[in-house]
This record gives sequence, C-alpha cells and structure tokens, in this order.
Amino acid sequence: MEKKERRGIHRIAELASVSIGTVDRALHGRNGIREATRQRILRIARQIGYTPNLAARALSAVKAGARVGVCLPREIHFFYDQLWSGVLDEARRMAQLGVQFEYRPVRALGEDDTRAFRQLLKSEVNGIVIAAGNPGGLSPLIDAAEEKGVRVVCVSTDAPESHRSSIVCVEPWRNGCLAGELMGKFLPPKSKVAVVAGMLAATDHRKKTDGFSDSFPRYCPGGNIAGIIEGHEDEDESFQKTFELLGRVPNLAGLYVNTVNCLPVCRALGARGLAGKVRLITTDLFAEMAPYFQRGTISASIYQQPYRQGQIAVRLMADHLTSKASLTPTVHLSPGVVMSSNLQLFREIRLAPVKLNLRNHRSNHVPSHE
Amino acid sequence: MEKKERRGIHRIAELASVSIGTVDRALHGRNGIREATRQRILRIARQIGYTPNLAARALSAVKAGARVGVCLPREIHFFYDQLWSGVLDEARRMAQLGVQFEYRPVRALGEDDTRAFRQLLKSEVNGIVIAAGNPGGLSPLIDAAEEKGVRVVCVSTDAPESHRSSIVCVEPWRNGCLAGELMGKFLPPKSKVAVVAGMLAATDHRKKTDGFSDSFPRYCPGGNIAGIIEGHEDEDESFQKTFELLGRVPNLAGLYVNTVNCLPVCRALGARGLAGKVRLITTDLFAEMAPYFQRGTISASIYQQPYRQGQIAVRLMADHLTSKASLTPTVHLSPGVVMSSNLQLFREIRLAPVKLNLRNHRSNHVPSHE
DNA sequence: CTGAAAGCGCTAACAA
DNA sequence: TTGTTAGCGCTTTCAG
Repeated sequence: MEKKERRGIHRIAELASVSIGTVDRALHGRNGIREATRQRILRIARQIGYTPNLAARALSAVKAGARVGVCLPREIHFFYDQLWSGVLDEARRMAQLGVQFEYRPVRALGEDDTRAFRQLLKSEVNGIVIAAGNPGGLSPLIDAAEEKGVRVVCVSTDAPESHRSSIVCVEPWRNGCLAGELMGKFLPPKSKVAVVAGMLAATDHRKKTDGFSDSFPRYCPGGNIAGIIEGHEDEDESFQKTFELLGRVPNLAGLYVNTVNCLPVCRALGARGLAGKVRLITTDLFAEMAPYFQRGTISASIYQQPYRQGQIAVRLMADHLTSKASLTPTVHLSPGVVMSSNLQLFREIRLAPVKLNLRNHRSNHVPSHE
Repeated sequence: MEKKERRGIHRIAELASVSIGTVDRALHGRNGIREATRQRILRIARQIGYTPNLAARALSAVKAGARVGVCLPREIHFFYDQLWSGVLDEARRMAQLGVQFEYRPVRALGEDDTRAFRQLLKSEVNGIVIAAGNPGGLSPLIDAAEEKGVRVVCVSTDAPESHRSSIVCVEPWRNGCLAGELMGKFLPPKSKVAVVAGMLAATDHRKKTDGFSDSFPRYCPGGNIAGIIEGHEDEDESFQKTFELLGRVPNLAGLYVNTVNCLPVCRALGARGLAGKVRLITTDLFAEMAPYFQRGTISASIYQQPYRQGQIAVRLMADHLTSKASLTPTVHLSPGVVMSSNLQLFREIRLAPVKLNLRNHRSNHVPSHE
C-alpha cells in the first residue's frame, strides 16, 4: 500500500502540503499567492535541487512554444551552406523541446536583410539569429527589437554598434593574426609577402588585413608586406591582379588571401610557375580547394568553423528561451588551421555537396558532428 | 461543434481509422499487427510527414528512460577534466529528454577500468561511454556488452579490436602527421628534428610518432629525425633526457613532444639557452603552457578537442538511445592548432581551472560552447 | 489566495 | 489482431 514517490513539482507540492498549482505560481513568480507560501515553496525547491523537466514543459506548451527567426544568406557554396547546416541540425533538436523556427534566407550577405528582419519582427518571434551583413542599416532595427524584448544573436558577422544580446563568430582581426603568425613562422626572416583582400571597404576584410599586418612582422623579423590588392570577389580581377603582382614584386615569399575567393590566386601562381614556391595561406574551405592542398599550392587555410557557428548560435538562443539561461554576450571561436594532413577531416571535403533544402531538411540527412 | 485537429500519432490514427495503439505498433515494428494495416499506416505517416515528438516520448518514458554509463579517468589536470566537462554539459541537456547517466570515474587511464565496466554492465545500463585505456582487457567485455545489446562508444582512446559501436577521437596517427607537416613547413630543408614521446609501448604514442615520422620528411626535403626519446611521463626523466639530447645533437632544429608532459622539455630548452631557437611543437593544452607560448618557446601545439570529444560521444549515444538514430561508427575530429595568436580562445586558458564535481555539476556552472 | 482537473503526444499494460 | 486507458511533469483554466 506504499505510495509511489512523486517527482518534480508534485514532490514539492507534497513536501509543502500544497497543490501543484500553488507550486507553479511560486516557481514562476505569478501572483495570487501569499509571499510566505512562496518563500516556503522556493526554499523546498532549492533544498531538493529541483530542476524543471523541459520535455514536460515543452509538451505542455505546444502552442505557446518559443519562436526563433533566422536570417542568413542563401548562397549555397562556400561558408553559408555549412552555417545553415549547423543551424538546421541544431534547430531540429531544439524543435523537440518545443522551440519553433522561422527561416528568412536572403540572397546574399547584407542584401535585403533589413526587410527580412522587419518581417521576422512582425511575425512575433521571441528571438532572431542573423548574420548582420550591413550593420549600419540593421543596428537601429536590432535595437528596436531588443527594446521590445526580442533577443538578437548575431552570427558570423557582427553589428557591434547595436545592442544585440550576443555575437557568435571568429573575430576577423584574430583570424588575420593567426594567418600572420603562421606565415611568419613558415618563412625565413626578411621575407616579403602580399595580401589579397576582397574589398577593403568591408570591415571584416579590413580587420583581417590589419590582423595579418600586425602579426606577420612579429613572427618574421625584418619581414614586410609588399602589397595589398583587392579582388572585389571577382574571379578575373583577382587573377589579373595577382598575376600582375607576382610579376611586379620579385622574390615574393608569401601570399595571404583573406576572402573565400582563392581559386584565381591559385591559378595565377600556377601560371607564373610559382605554385608551391610562394607560400599561400587562404581563408575558409570548400571542395574545389582540395587539389591545391594536395599539390602544395596552398600551405594552409584559416577555417572559420561555419557549421559550429550556426550550431552554437541556435543553441545559445534556444537555451535562453527555454531555460531563461543567460545569453553569453560573446562567443569567439578559435579559427582552425587546415593543412593537407587534416584536410580530409573537414565536413566541406568529406561530405559530398548537398543541396540546401529548408522545407524538408530531414530527408537525406546525414548525422554530423563536426 | 467542430472537432479540433489532432496531432501526431492521433492524427495518423484518425486518417487510418484505427486506434493510436495500432499506430504505435506499426511505427515501432512491434508485432501483433497485420502487415497490411502496418503498410497502410506507414504510408499515411509518410504522407503527412510525421515526426515523433521527442519531448512527449521522453516524458512518457521517464521510468523506462535510457541509462548511460560513463567511465573516464578522473585526473583533473590536462585533458580529462575538459573531457568530463563536455560529457557533463551534454549529459545535463540530455537529462531533460529523460536520459539518465551513471558515472564511474577511474583514477587513471586504463586503471581498474575493467572493474568499472563490469559494474556498469551489472547496473543495467543501455549504453556505455568509455575511454578505453587498456584495450586488451576491455575488448572481451565490450564484445560481451554489445552482444547483450548494450552499445559501447569509445571516446578519445579506442579499443579497435572490439566490436564497439562507435569511436570518437582524434586519430593519433593523423595527429602526428599534422605535427610533422607543421614542423616541416616551419623548418628549412635538411633540418634535423627529434621526438619526445611518453612511452612507445603505448599505442597512441607510437602512432603519433609514426605519423610524425611519415609526414615530416615529406614537407621538409632532406630533413631527418635524429632521435626519439621516451619521457615515461616523468618530469625529471623528461628533463634529463631532453637536456642530454640537446647537448648531444648539434644543430637540432625542431622538437616534437607528443605527450601532455611538455613542461620539462620547455625547461630543458631554457637551460640550454635554446628556447625560441629550436622549434617546439607540443600536444594538448593546459594553463601552465601559456607563458611558453608567449615567450616563443612553444611554436604550436596540437589540440585534441577534449571538450568536444566528450560532448559528441554523449550526444551520439543519447541520440541513438532516444531516437534510434544510427550510431556513426567513427567520428574523427580534426586536431586544432594552438599558437600564440589564438591561445586565449581556448577554454583551457580562458576558464580558470574549476574543480570537478560529479555530484552537483550544476552549481557554479559556466555556460560554455567551445 | 488556493485546489482541482484537463490536456500536451507518446508508451505500455491490459481488455476485448 | 486491435482498442482502451493510465500515466509521464508541466501549464493553464476554472472552481472554490
């Protein structure tokens, strides 16, 4: 005839000799409860180390579940598809805990993102995850959102002037520093190197370039940066400018490409017969780069962990929304170093390119953990 | 008088004009159902894109909830405390979905782990996560467990001969390869280098050494390995042997330490006035190494991502147990490269050392995502 | 102010 | 072979 031991909120109710309704009121700071009762209940809860069962909570609140909006560029090659994968994988998990997601992909970084953001705001989400392509236009919107209690997490690209709750990224400056240190250690003292940037007008590219410039001379005594060129993300322009640079600067020992657009640079090196002679450090990773690693054209690439950025951003937001966990204001990941020895371990190389499909991400889904 | 639209399994039952019990049977391949009915139900489920609500499932299965045993070394410095953190953080999350954890820390890797494993088996767990210190003794036990349907996931250290369901690790051979490539690229052709191993009798250390030996000459033309010494994880021995080596081999250009025990090597370099002159590549990361990075004694360290290994191993197991997800047989993480530019981004350096407390991991818990 | 009870989607034990 | 039902822990609503 022994009574089974109850759990959670029931247990508390039992110990406090009240009903579960009262416990609920105490736990959630709702009104309609005497302060004394509340204190007593809270004390008991603390004593037995009560933790709410999130599954039960999620189940009970199917309709009232938290909603998260996501706004990221769609470009399916390079970087953003991996970022999306991380986001979607983690979103699928959190969906099990009652968090709902609303996706508003934009065509390219910074393109039309204020509109997408506004739409998300209008659709009554509780949080927004966004790659802030144009911080200028977005910042006031972000501030407005935060004002209304909608938490904003920036991922990969920051809007530092805004009051966003959190940023998840690899800092561009550090990224450049690491490249600089690596280059400095690869090369003998007094080496001449050059930088191929996308466009220096873009903050990220400028900061990466700065980081490299700060760091390289520290690790390569007497080394100097003989040139900085802008490829403007254009294949032909990048090729031409690099080709020209290689002709112009004699004894160039190293080249740092801080944009994803490194293939034309590889080709220019090949055309000059300098592949493998000039140390090349690139940024990011995608399948077409593999042969250049194997041939020794690319010495190393600085990897920004897109999958993990997406995963962490979603997790951060969802944790906050479901458990009232505090939102870590900054999560700065360490950039990875890709070389030919570990190339095969990266998902960009390992997984055959998979089409991005927001509707039905479940199908043909390969479990992934990197 | 309109009927509310039901969800999930109820919805299917409605459409198929059967009861939810039957649907459940169909979905889970249980018997006691006519094949025709099952097919019909499965088809409908597919059509409406049914996804089980894991929160509900978890809630329903609290008593029958999956139980996971964890057996890892306790040593709180270096590596394993980070591995534990990853495990505990992820375990706490999965606890919300009804997965229970049983911890059986052992004093040191391979010490007494067969006993711990047996205890876990006896306590009726559904899965075991273990760092397989002595694969020899463990393999038959692992096979027996798998035979009984208890899935075993090895983490960090493998038992390759066993039938464990999965392994999560950084492959030691690749680890050595990366060190070799890095060293090869740091040094001019024809350089002489040496390796400081723990004990070559340990498979992991031997494989790292092999990887390094395979890889280094490929990236340093004419380079050769002038010596391999064993420190046996002993501070004094490591110091003495390194000190002696540095005196014996003239013009040694690089040193690769493939055990965590790198401080004595740093000191020996200092004592010979060679700190910063001889390129030093180490393994793993802990707070006391920081000054040696900053002074340039350590050029780089190969980081084995302990936190993430723990996280992924638990996740793999828990996913399998809750969703019948397939257990990816191998998860090989890419080793990270630590240099002074990104040193501060690693949790070992960033987080003040925190005591390991299995009882009450929640308290003084800092949310972490790296 | 407090208690009682319904229901979230799923599992498992028992009835038919 | 199939249907029914009692929870799992929490939120919410309606009575007292």
